[in-house]
Amino acid sequence: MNQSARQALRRGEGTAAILEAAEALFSEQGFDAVSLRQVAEQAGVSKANIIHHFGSKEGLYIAVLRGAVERCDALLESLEEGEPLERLRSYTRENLRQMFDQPEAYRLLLREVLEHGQERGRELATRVVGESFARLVALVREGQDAGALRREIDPGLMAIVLVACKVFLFQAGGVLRHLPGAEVTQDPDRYMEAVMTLLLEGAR
Amino acid sequence: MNQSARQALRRGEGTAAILEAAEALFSEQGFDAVSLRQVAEQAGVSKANIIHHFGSKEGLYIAVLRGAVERCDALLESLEEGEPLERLRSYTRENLRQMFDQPEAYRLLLREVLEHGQERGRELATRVVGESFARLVALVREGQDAGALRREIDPGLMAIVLVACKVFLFQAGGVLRHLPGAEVTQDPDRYMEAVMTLLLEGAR
DNA sequence: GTCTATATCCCGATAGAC
DNA sequence: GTCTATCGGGATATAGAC
Repeated sequence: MNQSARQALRRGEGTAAILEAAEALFSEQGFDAVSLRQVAEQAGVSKANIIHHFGSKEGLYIAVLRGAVERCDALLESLEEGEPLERLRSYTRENLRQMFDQPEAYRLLLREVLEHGQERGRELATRVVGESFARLVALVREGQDAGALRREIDPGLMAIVLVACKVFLFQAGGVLRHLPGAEVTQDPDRYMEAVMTLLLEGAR
Repeated sequence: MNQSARQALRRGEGTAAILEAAEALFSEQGFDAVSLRQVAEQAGVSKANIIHHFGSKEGLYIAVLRGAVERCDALLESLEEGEPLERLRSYTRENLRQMFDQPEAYRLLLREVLEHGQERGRELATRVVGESFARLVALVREGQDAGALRREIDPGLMAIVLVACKVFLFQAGGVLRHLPGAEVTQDPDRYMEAVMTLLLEGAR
């Protein structure tokens, strides 16, 4: 049982302790690899208690997923003022920081995309990632309207490349940092800054 | 039991049928979620037979992983002649096609990076992905030497962004195709072409 | 809301015949 | 090289007391 689970238990919030333990375990190992016994142990409750609160293992997973989505959405609310290009920069930078601040929640969402992206692609697109993606595309469009970005570029593609670079560092950073020539990846801020510069200025 | 597993069995190649079934299952569901019973069923052999050939479930997984790495490496050998920029373009395009041609093998490798990228990062970097990454960086350097790419850009970063965009489409394509504004992602060739153009010309 | 005890099932691995 | 039968353990889920 970890510290904050212990605190939650002391306050009588059994479900909170369970949710926290489950999020950590599911995000690290995936749904199938985690047993209720593990969750119960880490949360400091019994297996039966989990079933009592969430009905089944899948019910617990859905509750955990819902929580992670809400938390990630809430984090993305705040958007600084300023020039479009600078807002795009800060939004992307902040977003990457949030991923590293809340790795469990983001890993869980990414796992969901990887695992069920084919069958539940439409559902995930509309309910989970659609809003924040639309916001990013709108930011790029604002940059075009303000004359800071070329009209010819596809705002959707620009947004995708930005997200791809963020996600890739988050997922593969542990491997990238050991590749000769990939030293930029060792500092997320510097990495994202370099990506933005490359995208804006171009390689040619 | 699928068709090619049936064919392999008919030829007396039990191990081949097992490896093929195991690669499909491991790449779809991950190591822990797959049972020997599933593998045995899909390969048309008994559980005991698998243990007899590979010693344990982990032994089977390692054999599958080794096969996937070898196959992916072999596919990347051939490199067309021509101008550096065109070679970079065709290399990236071909690589993406290969991912979609052999999704099981690539999904398996990506899973390995995501799951064990933290602990085994150095090992994966040197033994699995190091060589092909170095080749990509070298291609970018050649472009710089030929004067087709600016000296200021970091070849490693350029390579990472290219890989990130490839991997992201491969992983999240099922979700991306349903996002308004992300229509480019519906054709891998067109997508990769658009990414290259954006990277070369820049957005500003 | 939390527990213990238990039912039922499936897991990986072994033993040994053919 | 392949099989059947089985062991020991851990999985999810249920029943019912406190």
